[in-house]
Amino acid sequence: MSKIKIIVADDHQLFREGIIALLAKNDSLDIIGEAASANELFELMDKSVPHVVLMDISMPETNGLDAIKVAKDKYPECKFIVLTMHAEGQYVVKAVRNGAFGYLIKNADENELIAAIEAVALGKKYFNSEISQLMIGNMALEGESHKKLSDREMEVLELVSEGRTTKEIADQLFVSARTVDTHRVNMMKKLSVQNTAELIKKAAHLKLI
Amino acid sequence: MSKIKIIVADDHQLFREGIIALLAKNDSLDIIGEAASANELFELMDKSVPHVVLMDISMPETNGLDAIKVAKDKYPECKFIVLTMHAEGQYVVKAVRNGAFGYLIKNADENELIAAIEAVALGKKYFNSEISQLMIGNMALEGESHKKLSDREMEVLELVSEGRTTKEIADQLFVSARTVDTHRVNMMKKLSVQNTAELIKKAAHLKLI
DNA sequence: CTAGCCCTCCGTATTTATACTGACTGAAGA
DNA sequence: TCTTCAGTCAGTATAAATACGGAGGGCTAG
Repeated sequence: MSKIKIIVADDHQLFREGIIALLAKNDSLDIIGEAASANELFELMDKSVPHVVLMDISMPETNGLDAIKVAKDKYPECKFIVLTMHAEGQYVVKAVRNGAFGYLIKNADENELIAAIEAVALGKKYFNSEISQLMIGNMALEGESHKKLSDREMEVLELVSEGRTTKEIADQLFVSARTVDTHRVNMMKKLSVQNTAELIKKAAHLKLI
Repeated sequence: MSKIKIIVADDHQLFREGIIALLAKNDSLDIIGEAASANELFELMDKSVPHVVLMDISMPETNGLDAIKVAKDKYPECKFIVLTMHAEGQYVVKAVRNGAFGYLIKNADENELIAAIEAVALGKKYFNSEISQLMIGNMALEGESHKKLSDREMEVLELVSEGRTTKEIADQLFVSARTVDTHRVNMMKKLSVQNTAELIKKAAHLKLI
């Protein structure tokens, strides 16, 4: 079998260089490029489509998970492995939904990384049991989870979190205070909380603000 | 000059292995060990004191910055370079205060890493201009920054953020509602915010809750 | 021992938030 | 077309938060 062509996408140069130095020791792997952002990755893929992309989640501009979704549409034959330090169920779930073939935490070891690359290159999925557990845990939560907030609600949420009163927000958004009230109440229902304080806390933890 | 002895402390095995593969190419550097936690680092240092330690901030148990402080006391001649993805002023400031000789973001390149190691091994400090700027920005903030919250205030804050009302909190803490009120108001003053919503937001961002 | 902080508590008045119920429009999608 | 949903608005009533401006006891570090 020919070499597995790989692109490493991560905004941390030292990590990219480290991974490349690590994989360079293996003759069956061929690193054809590296990217510090989703856009750089897209440019590289336009020139030459790799077999496998190692993708970080946290990157400037477009994040890794969204980038997978976009790239999957264009190059369905290319496989993505998420390689991140985020061991959180929500990310795993989103990665799978967006079409990732593998998910590795950065504290995996070299052997596991290579095993994952080889498995994924053959069209198999690679999720070790730790990751699978995270996903299961998160799926269970989803049942009782919140709905998404609308754009307008996010706007109101933002202002509420900045300490504005209902009236101030109403004036600023050119709507009645009742409307702002309704938005706030609807958000509380969606996130299953009792009052504004808890709403802000939950929103902060969900990184909405 | 003899080889510079280095220990890499980072809880992400892949990152450690990557860095080691990268530095192994350089003959003047000698990686004498790797650690996945502060305790592992301490054990290694007890056996053989390196010239330079590359240290991540986020590690299980003791974090990297605290670990530097502890290790500095025991081995004053050993130099620490913080190597992290956190480009935040508060971390830089704390690193400096705890005695770090260098601070690098993980998106530095190989040359900068080696330059930093060599500089630090000679007893020089290595903080590039980007990092220095972060530190300056943070120091400026400190002047106008918040005071710390008392234990009791933290307790109240916790309950407020869980959606409890003043009266509920008062009952739970066996004090009057006025007292709870006062605590809340005092916290708002300390954090310079206008109301509870903003208080919760700020507290969440400061990772108090 | 004094200054400063923490924790506690009080009154009054005003402003806000919350609960409950309900309804209209327009846009997007099944 | 019919449904769904976001966004808008309403009334009434109660609960809660916020703005004022004090005050005393306890503990600690300079």
